[in-house]
Amino acid sequence: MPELPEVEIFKRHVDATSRGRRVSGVVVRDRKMIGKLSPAQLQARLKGVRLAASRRHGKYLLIGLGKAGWLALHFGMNGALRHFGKPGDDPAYDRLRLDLGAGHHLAYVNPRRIGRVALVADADAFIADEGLGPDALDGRFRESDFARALAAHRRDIKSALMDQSIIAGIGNLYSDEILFQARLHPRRRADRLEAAEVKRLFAKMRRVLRSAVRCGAGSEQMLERLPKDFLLPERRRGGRCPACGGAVATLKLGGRTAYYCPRCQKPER
DNA sequence: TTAAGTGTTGCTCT
DNA sequence: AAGAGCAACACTTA
Repeated sequence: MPELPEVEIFKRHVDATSRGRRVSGVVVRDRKMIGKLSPAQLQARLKGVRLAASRRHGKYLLIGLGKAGWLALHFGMNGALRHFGKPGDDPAYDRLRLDLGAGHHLAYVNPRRIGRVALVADADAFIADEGLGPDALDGRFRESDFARALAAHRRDIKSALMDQSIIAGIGNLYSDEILFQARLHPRRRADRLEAAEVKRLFAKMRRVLRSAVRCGAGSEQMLERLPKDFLLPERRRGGRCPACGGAVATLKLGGRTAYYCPRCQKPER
């Protein structure tokens, strides 16, 4: 689930429920998620610290802790962040819990335990160290940057869109939607797109990601709320293209399944 | 029961 | 050297 739109929703959730609060307790329920840090170390460094800021870069959420640095969260395949009131309302698969004072708890949930929580000194340095490209929704990321980045890769466009070092934030689901909206076949080569196609792709990338955030990415209701021309609700076996009514097809790319409409998204001649 | 799945990393091969 | 392909990670659900 967590691609850029879902992580953006987590960020807003933190802002609405937890930002400004101080950490009164830290419960590590799964050491695996905190890497080299020991639970005692994490506890010592977080206790008493204020959740002062939040940032998102691609699929990472960064929570600013003032002088204590930043908490960097990655959600893997199906992680999430949930605020709750009573300690007893602890969600299932809660791997790390921050107690934030009377009636406020923030849980990092991750059923499959793919993902991680790290404590880092500087957010920008972390982003650079991870080798992340520009965030897909960052206003400073221009179409000309996008065009230059794609031209540098002799690779299929779907893999390029999902490569976090080229653009940060897009995964399997949203890359399918973006390519569908841009009417581009997932196997088109990134460096062979025409200028008009790159322009279209850039605009659709923004529209798709913004729409997903607006419709409450990750929620049950998102599929019903999405614009009617979106492929996402039909992204399944037996799905029908919202544009032409034809059968949705799949192909394998780098071990992932791409869903697309073979009629609306033609391969390169 | 088997397989597939929203992500990333690391390895091999070309 | 870039890029493709695959396994591994861990666990749930169809």
